[in-house]
Amino acid sequence: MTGTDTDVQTLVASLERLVTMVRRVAPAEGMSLTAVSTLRSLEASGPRRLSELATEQGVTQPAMTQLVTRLERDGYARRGGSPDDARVVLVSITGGGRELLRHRRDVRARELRRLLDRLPAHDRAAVFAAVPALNLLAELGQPEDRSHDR
Amino acid sequence: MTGTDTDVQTLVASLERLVTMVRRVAPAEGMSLTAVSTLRSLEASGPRRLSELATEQGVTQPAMTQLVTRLERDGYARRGGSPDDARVVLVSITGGGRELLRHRRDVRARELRRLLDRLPAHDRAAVFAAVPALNLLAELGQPEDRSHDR
DNA sequence: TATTGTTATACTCTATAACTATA
DNA sequence: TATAGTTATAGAGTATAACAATA
Repeated sequence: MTGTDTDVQTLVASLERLVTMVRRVAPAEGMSLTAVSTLRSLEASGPRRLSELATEQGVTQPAMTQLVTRLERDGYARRGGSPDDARVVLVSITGGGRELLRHRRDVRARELRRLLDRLPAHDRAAVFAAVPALNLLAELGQPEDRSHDR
Repeated sequence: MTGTDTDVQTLVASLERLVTMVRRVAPAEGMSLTAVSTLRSLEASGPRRLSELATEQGVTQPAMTQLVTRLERDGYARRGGSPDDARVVLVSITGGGRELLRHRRDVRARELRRLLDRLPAHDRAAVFAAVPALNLLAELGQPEDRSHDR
């Protein structure tokens, strides 16, 4: 089964509604998707260059400058210099930032569990069984390896 | 299998990454998630009250007033009055709005197919097989029936 | 009085263009 | 000259508070 055009269209429709669901379950609480995604990236990979974060998140350098300024002001991240190159800014997550992510995940898990509990056991099992496929899908979003483009 | 806490946490993590993936695959192109979601709602359900749209999208009435103003200005929606109640504004999608949604779906389907084609056939099949479970999950996002709360 | 929607105002978030400092 | 980042400016998108019109 390679997936017909109709399959892909159905998948697109499902994903659209799924994103809407996640938005409802996980209220923004004053943080943009980009802000949270940037923190998650910093948590997972350690200090990063500001320009690197901008590229990764698909925003411009000025947008990332301002986002980091807000994250710093709110105590979720901090700027540091690079010993190698005085032009570079290395951004790191703070304890407060880690705490924020932990709290968000707790809230999401609690809300999601509440919703899942309303499903018949059979359907709930089907959802959990689909997690590996969800991860495959999510992997697709990783930036492609373009090392040989250059 | 009812789903352990770990299962739920894994699902939350998967969904977070999935949302990031969808954001990458489907660039905003100058429209907010709320704007597109509102148009989709209008396409699916016909003319709606402005206040109803605000509640559904989880934004305030002033925010929806301004969003509808922008949608109207760009030719994607129009305002109409209600014959029953002169206070009410009924918002409808236009041909241009429908065309916009159609185009977005085409682009998404094309991009997604391109990404899916990079997966081994077995994994691709697993993704398509998970669609019913995705739909179950998405259903969870529907506002709960609170008719007997009042 | 309550409901529906708008206006006023302020802040976040984003982009493009112009700039500074370092390589 | 090129690169890393910031500043300046403008518009989208959001909220709260105050308002107007209708029920």
